[in-house]
Amino acid sequence: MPYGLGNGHAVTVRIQMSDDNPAAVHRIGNRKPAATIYDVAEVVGVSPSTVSRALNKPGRINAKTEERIRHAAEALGYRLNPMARALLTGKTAMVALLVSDITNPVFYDIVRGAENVATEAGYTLVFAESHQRSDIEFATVERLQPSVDGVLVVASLLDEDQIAQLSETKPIVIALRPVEGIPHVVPNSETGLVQAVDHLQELGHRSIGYLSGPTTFWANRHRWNILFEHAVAKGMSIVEIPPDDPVPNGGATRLRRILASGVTAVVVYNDLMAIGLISECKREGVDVPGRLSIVGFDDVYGANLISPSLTTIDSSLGKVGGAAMWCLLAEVDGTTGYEPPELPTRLIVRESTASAPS
Amino acid sequence: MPYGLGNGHAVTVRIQMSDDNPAAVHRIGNRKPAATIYDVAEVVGVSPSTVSRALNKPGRINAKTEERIRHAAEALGYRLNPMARALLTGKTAMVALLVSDITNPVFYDIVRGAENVATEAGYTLVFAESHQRSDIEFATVERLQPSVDGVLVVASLLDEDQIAQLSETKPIVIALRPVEGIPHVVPNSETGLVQAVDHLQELGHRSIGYLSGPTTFWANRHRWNILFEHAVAKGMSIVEIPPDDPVPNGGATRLRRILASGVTAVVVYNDLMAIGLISECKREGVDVPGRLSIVGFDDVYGANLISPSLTTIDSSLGKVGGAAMWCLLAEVDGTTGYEPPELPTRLIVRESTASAPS
DNA sequence: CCGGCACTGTCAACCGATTGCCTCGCTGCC
DNA sequence: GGCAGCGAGGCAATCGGTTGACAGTGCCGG
Repeated sequence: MPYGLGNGHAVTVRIQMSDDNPAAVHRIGNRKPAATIYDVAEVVGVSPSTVSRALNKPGRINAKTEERIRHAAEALGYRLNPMARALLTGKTAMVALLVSDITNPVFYDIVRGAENVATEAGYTLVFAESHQRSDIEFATVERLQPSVDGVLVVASLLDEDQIAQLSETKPIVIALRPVEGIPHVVPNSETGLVQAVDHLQELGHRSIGYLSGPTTFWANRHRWNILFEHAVAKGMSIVEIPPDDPVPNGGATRLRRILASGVTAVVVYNDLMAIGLISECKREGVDVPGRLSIVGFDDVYGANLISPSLTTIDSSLGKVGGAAMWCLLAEVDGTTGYEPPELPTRLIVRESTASAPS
Repeated sequence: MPYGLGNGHAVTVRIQMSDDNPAAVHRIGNRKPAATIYDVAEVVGVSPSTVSRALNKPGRINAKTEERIRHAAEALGYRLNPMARALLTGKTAMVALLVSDITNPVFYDIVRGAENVATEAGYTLVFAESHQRSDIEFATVERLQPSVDGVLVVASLLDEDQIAQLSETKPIVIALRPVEGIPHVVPNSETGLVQAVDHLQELGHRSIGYLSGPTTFWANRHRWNILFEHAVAKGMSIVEIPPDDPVPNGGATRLRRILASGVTAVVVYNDLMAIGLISECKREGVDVPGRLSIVGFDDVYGANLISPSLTTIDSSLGKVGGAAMWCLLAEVDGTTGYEPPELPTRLIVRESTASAPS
């Protein structure tokens, strides 16, 4: 039906609004206002405070009265108004989750893990994206803070001072990056990277490369450092190939450099770049893993779909998200002593790694 | 650290609380309470209502006073408390987005499109998952409604009565499913499916299959109907292969039936199942597209990664999410006459389709 | 018979912002 | 000189729920 009928409805509404109840102005589009504890109180014949207590402090009110109140509330379809409660108590039962880039599959599992935990704990999740920009990230946290009890930021781009400043207002937890003095949840990259180096060495590789991610990312520097130290300790030669954007195309553009460097295997900052690199190899006729072995990082959705499927390091992102959310909720509740679990990473060997060419 | 230390802290807190400011009880963990308009008013020496007006009704207040108020607000780090405003105005500037399954990449683009629009319009996004269960979906919408101005449900599993009931409380918009009397945004599946049938016919296929999705899904029935009518009109034979779960494994388990049916090409309910089917074909040594051509639906992330890459139907999910959010915001604002754009689907030919075996 | 206590329920203040209505003072015009 | 008109700002009610203080009732033991 086109809008003729819609306008008809609008007229009807206006006629309804002409009654002498000024609250009717809120009732746009024939929607009825929600029932309040005052409505319930009136029906049952008690005071609003009694209704509040009956619903929230079991036992505080006579069992029979409580039962009558519950019935009436049910009948009226009463729902507590979280805003009203929040105004007085200062607790909104909402937490914010901020990721830098929704398009990055790395975050999917984290979001899922965090959402499950938040829901389980009775918290509502507010979701926002910072579009990889630290200024937007800061402004978004500031904007969201009054509405939520705490903020979980994944892979924050803020500097430590900014994080500390935000932390003065409401609890904040950082995932995927350690920050001094701020609760954070970070998987142990070392276990998986060590396995990767060992794996490559066993396959006969002597010279490996690291295709870098953005140099401003803590995770990138961290991975390089571990890789470097361990490769050197193992007597392998290692080079860092400077980064492009941490997306598939950013992997693809670096293929020529990688080949020119003479390495036989490359560990890539993340799976997205690794996937782009594999695609480019196929396009250019470079044999993977015959000519070049490739190891990714994160084991994102899609890593096992591509051909050859990607050998990568699983960083159990779902658990990271869940643990970070538990950590945040502990902060929010003032619970002391929540210790996030150790989250080791581990190598998942698939088809993109094989013996070094002789 | 166990609870001994925790109690020690509690004592400290209690000592702090012994000052004569009762508000100190709110200041848990040395976090300072947010500044209010009362604080600003006191600093400037005006009444709170003046502060409110200065900040929200430009021109209502003397320009110099307004300037002083803005300065003081800035200096105090004042942020408006959305709860307080919401309580009075009934507008929370938040909208809920409910998807049935975060793990399904179909929803990624939709979430992204919706998030961008919501942010652009100054709305905060509340995010929840219904875990593919209609009871959870209903309860979640009910739970969220008091906190938000409207709800966007993607691929709702509710029946029309339930949706209508929820719609009585707050605006609700459904994406990916048409519901009588409720605003909805659904791409036009027909354009893409017709192209797919034509494409397969041009390749010489005469007998095609449709690997079905869950029979309760509107989209599944809809796609079958279009496919059926068009294939018949084109003089092709077509069979429906009953569904398993709409996930990769649900595609894999149906390979034997598909082969047994004698079809040379199969259109699959969604990309996830198609991806599973391709994987299974590789595992079983079935040549794709030599023996069997496969067409997916949605063009999700990953469809172009798998080998052979998947011929599929792009349903521009990002635009669906964006349009649905605009639609919802129009409802929320009471703006009449928002007309969601026509969203045609279109075939994307990749490697998984080829000439029919002779 | 009375003090004390447990049990139920009410009162009223409060959270922070918004807004209709009012007041005060000044200007300008008849 | 008187009064309308206007600009600037204050007062107080309001949104819905929570909570400390308190009142009324009934019951108990001493």
